[in-house]
Amino acid sequence: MLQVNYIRENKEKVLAGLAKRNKDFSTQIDEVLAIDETRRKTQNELDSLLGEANKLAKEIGDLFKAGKKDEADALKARTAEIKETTKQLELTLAGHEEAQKQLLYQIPNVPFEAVVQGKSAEENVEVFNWGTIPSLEESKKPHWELAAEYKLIDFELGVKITGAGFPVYMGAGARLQRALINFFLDEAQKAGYKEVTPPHMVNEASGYGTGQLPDKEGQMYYVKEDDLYLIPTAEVPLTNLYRDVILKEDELPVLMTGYTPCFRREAGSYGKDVRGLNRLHQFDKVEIVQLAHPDKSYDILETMVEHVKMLLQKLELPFRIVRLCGGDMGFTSAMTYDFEVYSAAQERWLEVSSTSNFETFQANRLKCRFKGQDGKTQLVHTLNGSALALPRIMASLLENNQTANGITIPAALVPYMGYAAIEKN
RNA sequence: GGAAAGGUGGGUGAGUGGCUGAAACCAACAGUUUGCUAAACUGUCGUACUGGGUAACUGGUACCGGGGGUUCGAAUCCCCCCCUUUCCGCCA
Repeated sequence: MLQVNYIRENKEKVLAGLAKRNKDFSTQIDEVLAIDETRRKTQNELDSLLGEANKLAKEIGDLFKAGKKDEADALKARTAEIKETTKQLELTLAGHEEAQKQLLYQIPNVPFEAVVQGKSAEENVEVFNWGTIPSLEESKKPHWELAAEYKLIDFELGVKITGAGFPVYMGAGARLQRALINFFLDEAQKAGYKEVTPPHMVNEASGYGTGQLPDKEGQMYYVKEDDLYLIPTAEVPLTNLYRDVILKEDELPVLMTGYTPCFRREAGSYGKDVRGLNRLHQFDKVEIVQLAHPDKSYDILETMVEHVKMLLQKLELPFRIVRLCGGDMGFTSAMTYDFEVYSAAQERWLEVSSTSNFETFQANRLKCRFKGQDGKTQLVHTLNGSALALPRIMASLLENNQTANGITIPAALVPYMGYAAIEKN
């Protein structure tokens, strides 16, 4: 959520930035500023009346003690009058505050200066690419066929016990999952991220803290009986660890990593995009999260990008990095890099990581702040990235590394797997 | 699921109607002292909204789990809700 004060003082800058999302927000901005003005006016009125009432209450108390009941009673008339008015004002003020909040919820983050204007994914900017796309034989197979052939993943069994989008990993498939998780966590730890194993369900306040609520209400699994949400990403519990926290400046940056399953309803997505491991309701992911000083957050974003780069290079997967254009960026992000690996049998790029700087957008809802040397508190910048999401990594590993004799395991994973190739059994 | 106790500032914890935005202690920060460390001493030390001021700073309002009520006046009294802890039951 943007800060009203910031909008008030930087209206032109905000509007220019939002325009990169290829949508006009001038109406919303004007409405917010208008309501902000009346809100402040109402507050001033209310505050001065309450101040008067406080003063009167003291006087009445003193008069009672002095035994001057008549004079005290005379003053009471005025307090009764004030009370009537303040009651009304309190209601209107609450109304204004609520209206303002609702409006702010509808305004996305302001894109960073490096972000280009654009409508959709076509206008994203490729900033890096690495590796060579393997030329496979004519007999190349997509990962869902390989998964069946090598008995790595059973999609039908998943349907039987749960439903579509809930695959069952078995044997070497299960082992490969565990190997990837451990590899990613170990690398994150080496890079200085503190490992956290959080709950896989969160309460409503946490959903609001990172912005899943109210924007993406229908995308999370919800357990009605206990009023809890299954996490769509470790970002939610990890970042919320610091909800309502005021850090000391020298505690920044905070680096956290966590492995969790992720649950997404993915309401409304069908077609070839959802085939095999491409889109699931439950998948595993290792996430990296940082809370940063505002002056350093973009440097930190680059280090996170480097980290993810390194992971993909160690896995020997061809990939590219794109900087999302305004129109393709998530609601809460100020700048996002997407990582896409090439899946050689499907012959398409698959998104495996999204690494973003949210600046103060999340921190404002989270109320995550730090106290600077000057004693003033200000909002931190929050950042996070997938490092990495497993299913599409698995898909491209299987597809790209298929040979007539089996599936080759990249050197970095061999210590975790215990062998260099998955063979048919 | 049943029963009991309790929710106060970073922590412990006092506070049963006005002198309490809140004692005391601890922690933290700054300073004095010191060869260094420690100790001691002095001072500072909640958050949000809002007004004035370039700023340093300063005025006002709100907040003692959340919401409502009583009262001129509520952390303190009343009602509802939420949460936590402990015991019992069940169970990995």
